[in-house]
Amino acid sequence: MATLKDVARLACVDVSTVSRALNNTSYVHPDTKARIYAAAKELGYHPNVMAQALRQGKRHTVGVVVPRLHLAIFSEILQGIEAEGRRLGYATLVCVTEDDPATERECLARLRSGFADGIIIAATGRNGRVLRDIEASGIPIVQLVRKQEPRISSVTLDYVSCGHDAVHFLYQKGCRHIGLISGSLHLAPYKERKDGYCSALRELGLEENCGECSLPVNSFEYGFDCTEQLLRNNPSLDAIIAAVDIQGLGAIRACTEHHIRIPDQMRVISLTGHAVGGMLETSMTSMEMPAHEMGGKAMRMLVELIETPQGQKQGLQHLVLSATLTEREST
Amino acid sequence: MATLKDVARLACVDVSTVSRALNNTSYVHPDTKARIYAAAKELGYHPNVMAQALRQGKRHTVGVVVPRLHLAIFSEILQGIEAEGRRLGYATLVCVTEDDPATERECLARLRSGFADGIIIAATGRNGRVLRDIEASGIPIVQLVRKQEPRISSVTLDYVSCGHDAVHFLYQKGCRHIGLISGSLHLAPYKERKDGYCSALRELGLEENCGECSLPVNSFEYGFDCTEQLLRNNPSLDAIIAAVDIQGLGAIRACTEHHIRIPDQMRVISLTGHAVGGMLETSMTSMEMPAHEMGGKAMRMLVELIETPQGQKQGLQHLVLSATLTEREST
DNA sequence: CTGAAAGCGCTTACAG
DNA sequence: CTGAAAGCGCTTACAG
Repeated sequence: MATLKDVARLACVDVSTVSRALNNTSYVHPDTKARIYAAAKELGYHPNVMAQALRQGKRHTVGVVVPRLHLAIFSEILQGIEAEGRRLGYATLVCVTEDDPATERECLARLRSGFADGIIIAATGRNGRVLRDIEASGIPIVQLVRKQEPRISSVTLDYVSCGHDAVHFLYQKGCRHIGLISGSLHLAPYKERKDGYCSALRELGLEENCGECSLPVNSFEYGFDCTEQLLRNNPSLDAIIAAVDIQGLGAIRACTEHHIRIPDQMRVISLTGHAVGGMLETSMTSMEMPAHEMGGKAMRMLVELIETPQGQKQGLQHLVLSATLTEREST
Repeated sequence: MATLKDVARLACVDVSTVSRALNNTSYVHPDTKARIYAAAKELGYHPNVMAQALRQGKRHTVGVVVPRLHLAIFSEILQGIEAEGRRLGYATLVCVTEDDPATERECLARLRSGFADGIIIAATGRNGRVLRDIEASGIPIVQLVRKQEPRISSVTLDYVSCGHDAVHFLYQKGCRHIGLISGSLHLAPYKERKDGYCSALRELGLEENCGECSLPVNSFEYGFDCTEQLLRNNPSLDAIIAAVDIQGLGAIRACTEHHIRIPDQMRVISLTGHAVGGMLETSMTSMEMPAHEMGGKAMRMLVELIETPQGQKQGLQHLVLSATLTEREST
């Protein structure tokens, strides 16, 4: 790779002049400039971002930490992050934790040591201390989807309303025995969805019926097993709310196997839609999440934090977006 | 952030000694070492990878360029890449091109200028020249899934066999009018699957029936529209081969809407399975792709290329894996 | 308008 | 066993 020095030699000027010409950072005589451009082109010069980064203290890179990508909303969110990052001149480093706190710690350790100017994270909630340390050391963080630390900025969805509105929607459809498939309640989104579900049940005088099991929460099997559990708990069950689409697929499949017709005998809705709902044999009603937008907003928020001079510290920002109820055949 | 200098000052030694102690790169007196470790710990020292990178000419980062992540096999592949990268001490930078050649060029330009030690790419096939330039400049490249350039190493699937074997499998099931939903034939995987399909048809004396339309190829709608087209072309159609799962979902849905029963009246198989096939109301038979493994292998191949000294140039390597037929209800 | 010099934070021959 | 020095490739005050 050609360096600044090579270009300078070929153009018969000092490296500093080359730098100024190429970055348009101060006036350079047109003739000199032309010579420099020609030399740079001839050598196929590309500045070494590593050196620029070291010098300027910015590497124009953000780290993204997510629990998983495959068959999860995070793949769409990541696309939103990356697209916005590219627009703003930032590269996107990705780490997948499988929701393992140790892996998460490992990822954060690497990111903090000069890999990234800032971090977007959907955290397990087990490394709050590390996160606060990193922020204190000057690397801004934005929480995405999961708001586990109240003192770190975040972009989330109004999960309480999702749970709440889903119950009322099903009630209007005539359902009176509404089950919930949720997930680990130490994760904010699951907790909040359940809160919304419970409060709506109280308003309507209905009884709670929650499914839980020990399988990985973001899975087909989790939805499947919980559905069977909900059915055992209450044979007159007439509606199932799944926390995420993939659980919803499991619920639909379980109903099919039990010869329960959807939506006649059972209505199914997912609280985290990511388009797959519309692609099924019996398409699935869901609260659609503006995933791409959320990713973009998180990236914008983070870049703002990165580029704001240290002096004028900003306050926390907690952005809460809303899901959109998209009615399909399953209700 | 504390620097080497800070640690050196606190431990009353030279920075070089600190570096040697922390990296275990040569013998340091135990007492000195202890003092240095204590100092590093007290200051919460983390080495600046940017500086290490500049000094050593390695940033331990690879760039991954993919057309999309959401609802595509690439999200699973990326997880495989990232996991293996983490194991080998490499960070993963991701770029999503949406199969737009200009975006792809932009991503490559950034990656080549010091962002990455190597590149894994599922390319559009439109920037072959740029790819060869990058390789020539010393940044190794591995093609993944799509082998568009014969002179650049690759990890792919045996797409020809996928197409070929699917036809024979369906023939055995009694199908005689087998349609294919494919994609842009300038992309190697689609082209090869079609070649396999056609050769099997010739062997069996069957007639070709291919669907194509102008929608984005990796989509539900593409599968849906092509299915309707195939049905118009040949009303006695009794099997559909979809290039990817998501097209298969479209095909199943189209059949449902036309009151065609699966598998009694129509058998459906996907040539790029990524687990979602098993989660449907009518589960879908598919050629399952070892996506996670392919990602890991590509990362390993790339790291080997990166870490092999310039002197002993290696030959090209084209790794071709096989898919596994997973039979489910749709056939 | 341009050059010479210092320095970002590290590593690594070279001495001693 | 440890220090002093050079240098990775850049940018940016400081002179002139």
